Amino acid sequence: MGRRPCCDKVGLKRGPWTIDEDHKLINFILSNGIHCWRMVPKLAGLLRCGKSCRLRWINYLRPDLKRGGFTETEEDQIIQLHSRLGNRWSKIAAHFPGRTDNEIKNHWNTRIKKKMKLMGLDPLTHTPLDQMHKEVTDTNKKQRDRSRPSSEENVERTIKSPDSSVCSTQVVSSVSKEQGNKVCDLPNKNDSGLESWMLNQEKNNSAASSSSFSLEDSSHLSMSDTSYLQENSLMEWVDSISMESILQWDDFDPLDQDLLYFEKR
DNA sequence: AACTAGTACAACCGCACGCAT
DNA sequence: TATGCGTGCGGTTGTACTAGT
Repeated sequence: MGRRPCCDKVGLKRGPWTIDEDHKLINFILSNGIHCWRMVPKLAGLLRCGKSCRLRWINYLRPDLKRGGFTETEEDQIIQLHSRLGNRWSKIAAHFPGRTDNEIKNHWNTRIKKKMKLMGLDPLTHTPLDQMHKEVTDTNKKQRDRSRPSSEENVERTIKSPDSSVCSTQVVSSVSKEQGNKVCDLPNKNDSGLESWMLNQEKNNSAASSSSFSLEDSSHLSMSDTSYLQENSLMEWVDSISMESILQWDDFDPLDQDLLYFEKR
């Protein structure tokens, strides 16, 4: 039996997120937490599917994210973990507080793979490439290999634990998550910590090479212009927040599947 | 300056999983 | 047990950016 798609894509926005959308999503989650991703866009007034909101939050907006490049030590750790876990990026990411599976996966595909090849190692099996070549040319072994599970398949069989390390759905209640020497505090919705946190996020984000701007927002501006503009618009936005204007989960009747943010208002 | 190729990473897609009914 | 739903995960794609020519 076919499944209903996760969201009705008709009329939903796709592609890069705008600052305004980020504002809405952060604002909503910091105020209400997350109980049901599917309803988040509706309640937050976003024309996105819940899946897209979840991804945006987890990979980019989460307050405990650690931005910036990977250190040598981190890369070595990733390589070690990959040799044990295979492409289980979420499991690998669980060892790096503040890093996302997507970030690690991207880094692996763009940098570490090449690094390993340069080191003469096969990124898939972590064995020396010349040894790999011997194995391939050895027809007898080739036949044995066919009936033997790969290292990743082995992992598939041996590692089957429930993943409890993924992003908590009770965001508001989470506090001060320490990541190495850096502490990210999720601000209380009623104090000015939100402002400092947002600014901190912006500083962190500016260390990363790309921004969250959509082309229509910033195509006419230089990077320094956009950073300045983004920071200031964020401050203005934070100043203008009226908590009373935010729809709460309590206002949402889960039985009313057709509820729309704007309809309710 | 213009073009091209390579790189980095945000975002999307489809499937799997766990849970509730 | 079968089914539906929400979410998580991993693979892949799209595109902005950068370096080289």
